[in-house]
Parts: sequence; C-alpha cells; structure tokens
Amino acid sequence: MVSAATALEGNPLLPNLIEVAVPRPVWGTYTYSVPENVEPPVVGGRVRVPFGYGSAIGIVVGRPRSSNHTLKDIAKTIDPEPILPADLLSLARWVSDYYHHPLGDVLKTMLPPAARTGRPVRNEPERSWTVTDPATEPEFKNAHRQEEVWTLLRRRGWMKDSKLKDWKVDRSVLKRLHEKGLVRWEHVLPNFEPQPSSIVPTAEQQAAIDKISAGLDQFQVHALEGVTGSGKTEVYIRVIEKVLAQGKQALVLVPEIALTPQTREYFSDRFSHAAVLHSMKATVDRFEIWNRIATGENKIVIGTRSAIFTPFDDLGIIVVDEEHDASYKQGEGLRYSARDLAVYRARELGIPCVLGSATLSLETLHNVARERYDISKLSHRPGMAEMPTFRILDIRGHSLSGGMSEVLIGTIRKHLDARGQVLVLINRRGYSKSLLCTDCGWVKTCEDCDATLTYHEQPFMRLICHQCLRQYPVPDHCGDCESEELIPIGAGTQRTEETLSERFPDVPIHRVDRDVVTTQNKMEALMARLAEDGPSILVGTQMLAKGHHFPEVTLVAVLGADTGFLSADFRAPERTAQLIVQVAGRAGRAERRGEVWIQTYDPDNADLQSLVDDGYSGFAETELRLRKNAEFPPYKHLAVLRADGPDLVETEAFLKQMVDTVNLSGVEKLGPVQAPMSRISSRWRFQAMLLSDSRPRLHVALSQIDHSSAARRKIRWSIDVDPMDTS
DNA sequence: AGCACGCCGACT
DNA sequence: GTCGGCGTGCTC
Repeated sequence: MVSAATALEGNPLLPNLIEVAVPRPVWGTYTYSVPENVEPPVVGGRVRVPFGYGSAIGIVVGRPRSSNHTLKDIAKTIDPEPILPADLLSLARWVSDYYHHPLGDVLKTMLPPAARTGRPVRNEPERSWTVTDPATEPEFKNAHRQEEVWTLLRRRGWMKDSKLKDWKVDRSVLKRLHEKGLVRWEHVLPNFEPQPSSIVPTAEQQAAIDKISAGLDQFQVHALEGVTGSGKTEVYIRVIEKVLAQGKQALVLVPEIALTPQTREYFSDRFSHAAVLHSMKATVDRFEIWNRIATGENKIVIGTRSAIFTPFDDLGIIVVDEEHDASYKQGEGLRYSARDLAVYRARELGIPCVLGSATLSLETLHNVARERYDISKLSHRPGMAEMPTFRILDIRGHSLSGGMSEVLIGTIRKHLDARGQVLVLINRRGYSKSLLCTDCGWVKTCEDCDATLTYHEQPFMRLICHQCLRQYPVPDHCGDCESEELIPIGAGTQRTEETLSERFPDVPIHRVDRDVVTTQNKMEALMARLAEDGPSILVGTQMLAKGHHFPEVTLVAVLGADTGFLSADFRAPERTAQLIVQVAGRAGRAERRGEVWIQTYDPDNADLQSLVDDGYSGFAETELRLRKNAEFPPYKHLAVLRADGPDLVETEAFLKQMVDTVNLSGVEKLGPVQAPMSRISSRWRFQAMLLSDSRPRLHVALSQIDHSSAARRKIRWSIDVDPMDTS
C-alpha cells in the first residue's frame, strides 16, 4: 500500500509511518501508518494498534521511512509526549539483545502496571490541602466522614495528598468539602533541603564519601564494603545530598525484603521528598510517582529490582544496597539483573554507581581486583561489637540430637548461663528432612517431583513437598518393605526447637521461619519479646539474616552448613558464606564479642577453613580461585538454557536440538543434562550451559538459537544469561 | 498471547 | 459426509 523509499523524515506530504513494539511473544517490531485524523504519536509514547485478530497497546520505537508490508492504521495515540525517554528506550533495546528477550515484552516489564492498560498520564503536581476558615464550625449533619476530615485538616494545618492517603481519606470526600468551599488546596512545590544531621561521620565514612563525591560528573563504580552496622547508609545519604545540591536526582535500589518502613524512614527523616516505589503499592500510586520522577518533581526513588526502569529527568547517582542479594535477579520472564543494569545505566549516563554490601558478590570483588571498580571499606562498627570469632565444630563420629552435637548443646548452656541469647541457624524448615525406613533405607518422595518430602509436625503431622507444595498424610509403614520402623532424619527448625525445649525447659525458645513468622508485624512482636526475655534461644532460617539486629545474642550456631558448601550449584558456597557472615554481623554489641560455631562433617573444606580463618574476604579469595580452576563465572561468561515438559524423552530431545543449533568456536556447550531437581509438578526438567571467555561470542552463540522452534507448546523453555543458580 | 487453518478420528 | 481434536503458523 505504501512505498516511500525516498521519503524524507517529517515531510508532511508523505505517509507517516511508525515502528511499534507490542507486548506479545513475537520477535521483531511492526510498522503502522498514522491516519490524518489521529493525533500524531511520538517515539517513546504508547499507541493502540490492531494486532492479529485483536488489538494491543504498543510503544513507538522508531520512524521508518518505508515498508514492504501492507500496513494497517494505528487506532489511537495514547501519549502525546514520550512516556519513556530516549535513554530508557535505548536501555530496552540493549536489555532485549543482552537477555535475548523480545523487545515488546521488555518494554512491558519496564512500564508500571497501570501504564500497560492505556491509562493516560496524569502530570499534575501533588496538592496540599487545608481548611478555608479554621475559626468557623460548619454544620455537617450526617456527613460524618467530611466532618472527620475537616477536623483533621484544621488540627494539622496543611496536608499533602500522599499524607491524606495514609489516613485513608478518599478523594470524593475532599471533592465534596471543596465544592462546599470548606477546604482549599495549593500545588506542593517540594523543598529538597536535606535535614541537618547530628551524626558525625567516622574517618572511614568520610574517606568513602570524599572518594565517591570527587567524581560525581563521571561514570565510576564504587564498591562499598561495610560490615553490618558500620554506617553504609550514612555514606549513601551524604553523597546523595551532594548530588541533590547539583539539582540532580538519585536512585537507591534495595533488596525485596529490605524495603521496610524503617528503610523508608531512614531516608525520609533526612530528605523530605524521598519517593518510595515498590510493587506492593497500589498500581495507580506507582504510576503517579513514576510520572513525578520523570518530570523532575520528585528527586529520590527508593525501590526494589524494577525501580531500575524508572525514567528520570536528570539522574545523578545510582546506589545498589546489599548488592550481593539474589532478589536483584528476576527469576522468570525477562531474567534481568537490576544490579548489572544499574552499572550499565550509570555508564550510559556518565554518573557514579555505588555497590554496597557487608558481603560483596564475587563478581564485584573480581571487578575490584581487576581495578575496574574502586573500593572503600568500613570496618568499624560505632557502638557495636567487633565481628565475632568463628569456630569449626567437627562432628564426625558424634551423635546428634535435634541436629546438634552434645558439645554444641554444652556451649549453648554456657552462653545461656552467662545471660546471653543464642541464635541457631538452620537452612531447613519443617520438622525433619525426611522420613526414613530403618530396615531398608526407603524414603518417601513426591509423586510429582524429584524431591524428598519434608516431615512437618506443626500445625499437624504431614509430609510436604517443598518444590510443588503438595501434601501427603504420614505413612505408618514403609512403601517398599512394609516395615513400620520409620524415623525422621535430618533436623529441621521444628525438630531442633523441640530438642532445645526438652534440654532447656525454662528458657524461652522462638522459632523464626516462614511457617511461624508470616508477617512483618509478627517479626516486630518477636523483636519486642526478645528485648525483654533475657536468656533465650532463637531457632531460624535465613530470615534471620535480613534487617534486624540481635544485640543480646552472644552465640550463633550454624547447623547444616555442609549442604551449602558441597552443593552441586556453583553459587551455593557463595550464598552460604554470605548467609553465615550476614547473620553473624547481626549478633552482639560493643561490650560483648560473640562467637559463631559452625558444625561440620567436612572440617577440611577449603571454603569453610578460609571463612573461619580470614573471614569473608578470605573465603572470597579461596572461592574465586576455585571458580577460576573450574572455569566458571566470573572467569567465564555463562548462559543456561532450560526446558521442562511432561515427557522426559521429548523434552530432552527438544533441548538437545536447541543446543545443536549453536555452533561457534570459543563457546563451550555442556549438556543437556537433567536438572538437579529433575522433575517438579510432573514436568521433567533439563538444562544446558554455554560458557565462553568472550561475552560477544557468547551472545553470537545465543542469537543462533531459533526462537520459532518453541512451537511445541507443552515444552517451556528459557534462556538465562548470567544465572544466579544452576538448578 | 490469541486465533484460524488444516488434517485426522467417531458421530447424527 | 461433517464435527471437533489440537498441532502449526501468523500477527505490520
């Protein structure tokens, strides 16, 4: 219909063509024509277009001059102005190439949910409300809510939209009060003056602040290694103050669980206009905040993974707190790493990026060693204990009760007698790992998965598959030899708690796992109890590593560390060491130096020994050497191909064929092999790896994969670039 | 993701 | 003969 190869861009006499990315699992973009009776669209704006037999909301990504296709007209222009600025569009293109994911779906992931539906942009600044005449006593009759709100406003003077929302005030109530002339509003022109702080930075903090702020106008990644409590946040805040003083904006990424009211308060105490973005917030709220950032009205965003896609007017710094945290990598769909994208975005914008953690990831430490990143260290903890001492407890030949050796139980008693609290860390929920037949060694496994069932006693007796959550009644005899001698083996939190309460009947014992501590409120209640309890014991999982401090804890006992250090997954030792160090860092205070005891059947393990002798940095050195010898990341670049389907043979053949299409020298192919957890929810799982010294070659190899070969719908497959695990 | 097209088996 | 099962392919 249209052939305009010689058309000049913007020539009003020639047909107006746009290139659109649609949120459908299709590769490539589509060209449409814009009819004269439709408002002209812009690159970076949304349009409604006919697509297939229906319609779709797509993003305009370009203006082609010509097309060989028969074109359809767009139906509607949604945004007269770009909703995604140019830098985010080019980020989307890069993400699409790097993670081998369709551009339309990348753009969909970048937009807040409210923007995906075609909702128009509301760019009105926030309003602040007050009563028109505080001296009067208006008659409200039955309008009780109006009376409450009016009285609230009279008492508090001015209140912003966001504050009123916190008080659950509905817009309709304000609207009626406004119609009656009882209240008035003004647009808020926010004040970004930081609140003065009485905190005096330590010499180490000041050195880090100076180093980072020396180069605010250029790209540089700064690793900030700070033990728990050493004041990393104060460093972030001081640097952000300098960025705001230049009139620029700041982005702070935090892990999923860390986005607590405390985090928000820490920032909002110092910055009157820190905007918090997170997925729990109502979708419309998120879209509004998003818009206020894009226009430069708000200056600071604190958010989780997806906040890396926020459009900024003039971004001046990106901070990634707890950068080692696995929640920065999205586990399904577009498998992006917000930490890695933070570095990419900072480079594109020519601004600094700060990666902070007590336990920096091995990737980051490797980049420090190669002098790509610089590093500042905060080793002192004002008002807090020095890092506890580590000890290995060799349990070879020892009998265990509730997963603990008698030596460990004796140590627990010693600490309780000295009026300390004890924290027992186990990475396993439930009562015990499994139910074992003592006559023939039979263990019950899930009928749908490859997994051994976990035996739970609470809230009632049953076997649970931790992979698919299917539940089974507890069998009274062996499924193989009919013997009735079934015993629970391998302690979980429930069983360890039970053993401890038998041994220490007078000591309060608290279990901290996903089964018991289900809400933030329950955690807060527990923390309040602990402050009053005196000598007591906490038994818990990795939940203990996040957020809270346990000042009275003098002993941390680590059970089952071997599972982590000996796992098939190449990242498991790193995760285990980080968990132990993070938990250790949350125990104790200045007057009392704590101890960490690690029970093991493998006391000669190199990772474990270097962790105990030289702390996390010693561990990192050892583990990096092991990764180098094994030719794994960060020394090689890795992508994992995964496929799962109901039929074992077909699924394996499918993935094999996919791997076979890849052929490039310098790219090593491993597999396909069955995944460590070979079946979940009645689906067989296979994986293959591509490894290369060269990042570009790895990407060429990945682009050889034929995306259309996914025609078999019963098989799901994915590409995971820079995977966080291989399981 | 939808949706139609098309090529096989069992039904009024 | 044809109704409908789902495997396959296309959407500017």
